[in-house]
Amino acid sequence: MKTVKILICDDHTMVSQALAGFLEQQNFIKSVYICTTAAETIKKYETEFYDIAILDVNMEEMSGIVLAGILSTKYENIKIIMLSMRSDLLTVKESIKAGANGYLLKNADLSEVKNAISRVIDGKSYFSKQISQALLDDQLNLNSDKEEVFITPREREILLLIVKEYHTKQISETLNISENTVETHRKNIMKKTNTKTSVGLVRYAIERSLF
Amino acid sequence: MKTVKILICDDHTMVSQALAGFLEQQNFIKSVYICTTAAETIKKYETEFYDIAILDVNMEEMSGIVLAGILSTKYENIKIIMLSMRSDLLTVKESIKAGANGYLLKNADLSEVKNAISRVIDGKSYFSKQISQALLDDQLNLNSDKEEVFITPREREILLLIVKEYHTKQISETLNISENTVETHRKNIMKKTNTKTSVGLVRYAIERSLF
DNA sequence: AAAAATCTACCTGAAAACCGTTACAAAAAT
DNA sequence: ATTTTTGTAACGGTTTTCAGGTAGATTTTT
Repeated sequence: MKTVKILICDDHTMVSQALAGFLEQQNFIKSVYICTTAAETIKKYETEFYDIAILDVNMEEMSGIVLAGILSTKYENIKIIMLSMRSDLLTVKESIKAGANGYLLKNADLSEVKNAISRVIDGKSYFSKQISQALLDDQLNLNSDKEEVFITPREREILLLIVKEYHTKQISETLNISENTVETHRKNIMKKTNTKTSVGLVRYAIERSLF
Repeated sequence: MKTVKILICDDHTMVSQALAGFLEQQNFIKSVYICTTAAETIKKYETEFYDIAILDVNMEEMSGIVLAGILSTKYENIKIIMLSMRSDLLTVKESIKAGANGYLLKNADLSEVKNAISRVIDGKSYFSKQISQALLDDQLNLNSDKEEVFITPREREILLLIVKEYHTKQISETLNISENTVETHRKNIMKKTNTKTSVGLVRYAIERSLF
């Protein structure tokens, strides 16, 4: 009963090829097609329909979430499973809004892909354990008072100069403000980002690709 | 002629499992063992030797490059292939310094893994096309002033703790050495890496995927 | 066995970062 | 129009880092 047709879109060819190899061994899967870009995926769907699209969230040219939005509005019967390295809730929520039926973490077990496919084919949804737990906590408002941290524009300027190895004095000269002001900003940023040293600030900035 | 034993270390279980599935189909590969952390890998090697270690560069708890350094100094006959999403030269060079015999990009074709394994088993090296080209360009470039910097094992330990926001005192306690010694190491690292602040050290480490 | 590299440790002094707090003007949001 | 946020600035004091040495013990390499 090889009935299901699957398309995988991930710019990490190596990963999608290996994944395809695994899926092709499953007896309920008819075929697996591999794309490396969103554009390629969109084009492919215009000539051929695939029951399930497995989309990587983090792709170079276009986010998998945007792609999911495009596909889900265009093809009613499509089922979409997102694939991601990170488990931040915001991304998950956006994926759901974009029409995703499932969300898998790359650090989950390979068998989850199989399970997810079975589930979404049956019209259900599938989320990696970590994700479903987080979604639940969020709905029950157990989501610890994690107020969103917003760095102000000026603070960001100063943060970027700190990351550039500028000292307080150099920053004050660059921005034509007092050294005291720079220190105040630094302290405020540290409070907001919950860091205690400049090293922490650098990590914060880099992890969020603020520079 | 199933002779080669392979170990894969990647915190993306899904990827390593799929990759393992592919490799197990190859007739020259005897077995494939999967690890999800650097610690697990180090422990496994203490009880069993694997001819080839395929290591992901960007892992949560410890950089694959640091792991490569540990393994290559401990096991003379080991061959190491790095796996990475990014192709920046600094990271590649750092991998080579750490003892890697190959460097594969995740957006390369799956067959490259097979080729890379054959090559490193024969005592040769293998780099994805994009990488080898960049390395070549770099070598032809008149980058005479850029002598390669070699951080010692101890210095690397200290560097990683600095990046973890540890203060001198905490580092000295962690490693059971004097604060003075830690400062000496820090100064030496700064001289070698041509940086003037801890922030610079963090950038140095991050740019080379050392953490 | 000798030479080189690495790891260890100490010293002094200067510079920079960190901590807690207050305060006011300008700009934005309600 | 008024409350809130943002940007500015200051004070005093503590801790940590940075700079430039010297130097002996232990590994590793040659």
